[in-house]
Amino acid sequence: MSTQVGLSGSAGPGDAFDSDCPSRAVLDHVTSKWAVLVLVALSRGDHRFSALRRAVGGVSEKMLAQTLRTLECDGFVHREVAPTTPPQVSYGLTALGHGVTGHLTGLIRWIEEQLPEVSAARSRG
Amino acid sequence: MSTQVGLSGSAGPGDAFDSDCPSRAVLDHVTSKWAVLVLVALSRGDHRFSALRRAVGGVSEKMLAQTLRTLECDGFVHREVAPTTPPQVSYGLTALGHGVTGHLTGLIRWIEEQLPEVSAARSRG
DNA sequence: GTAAGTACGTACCTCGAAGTAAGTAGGGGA
DNA sequence: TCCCCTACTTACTTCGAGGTACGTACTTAC
Repeated sequence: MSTQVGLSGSAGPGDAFDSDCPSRAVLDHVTSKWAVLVLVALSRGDHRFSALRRAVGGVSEKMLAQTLRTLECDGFVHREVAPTTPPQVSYGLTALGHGVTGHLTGLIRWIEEQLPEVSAARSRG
Repeated sequence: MSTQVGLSGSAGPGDAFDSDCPSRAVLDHVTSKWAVLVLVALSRGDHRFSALRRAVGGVSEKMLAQTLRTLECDGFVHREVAPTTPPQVSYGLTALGHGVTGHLTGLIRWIEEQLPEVSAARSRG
């Protein structure tokens, strides 16, 4: 008997430890190389495409567009187009987006603060 | 004049938005596909190699060993070998490991709970 | 006239992340 | 006797994430 009741399907919360659970895909999207930084950047306020690209150091236009599309599809980011010439597109977080990003900002801040400890551990190990 | 003072080098906390900052590497390690699940699994207590492999659904032996080595190198995981035959190796979190994992468990729990919302958004988008 | 910016889409290519499979060395069970 | 279990390592292979580069349609600036 397992101590865990595995309800597969749409009922109940997901189980990220189950390789078939759709939460795995969401986890992969959210923790992907650029998504973390994009989400945290957007938590500081709405950004235009180019502003976002400047904020997230090292991201290519292709990957930024791709990351934004994925996050928009998952409902974390909303896209707003102003009908000017040229069209000005601005990105921001949805309510769902603010939810995940809360955890991510905490994570990033922790890493930035504990970086000396990690570097020390790495040079030891 | 930029509004941001960029102190590169070892002084002060890192800046994950700078592509040259070493915190990027740590972020990539911690948010990698398997590291998230391994860390959260270990937060529930020490695990042997095979137990860990069973806990984290879908991970191969190679990737588990590789992930554990990276996390051990960064000082998040400690490895303990019991001098029995065959040697029993057990893995657990260090103090540093408990620090990051706090944020990760929050993230995973949030995703598992909000999965219906995300799925709904995805089918809409 | 030319260059640069805005907001992407698309094509091409590379390199490494990750999967598969097998080897290792000792011990215990069928 | 032979296979399985533990805890990995190594070799081979694949596939896709991600980089580079260019196109687009329009505007502003020099």
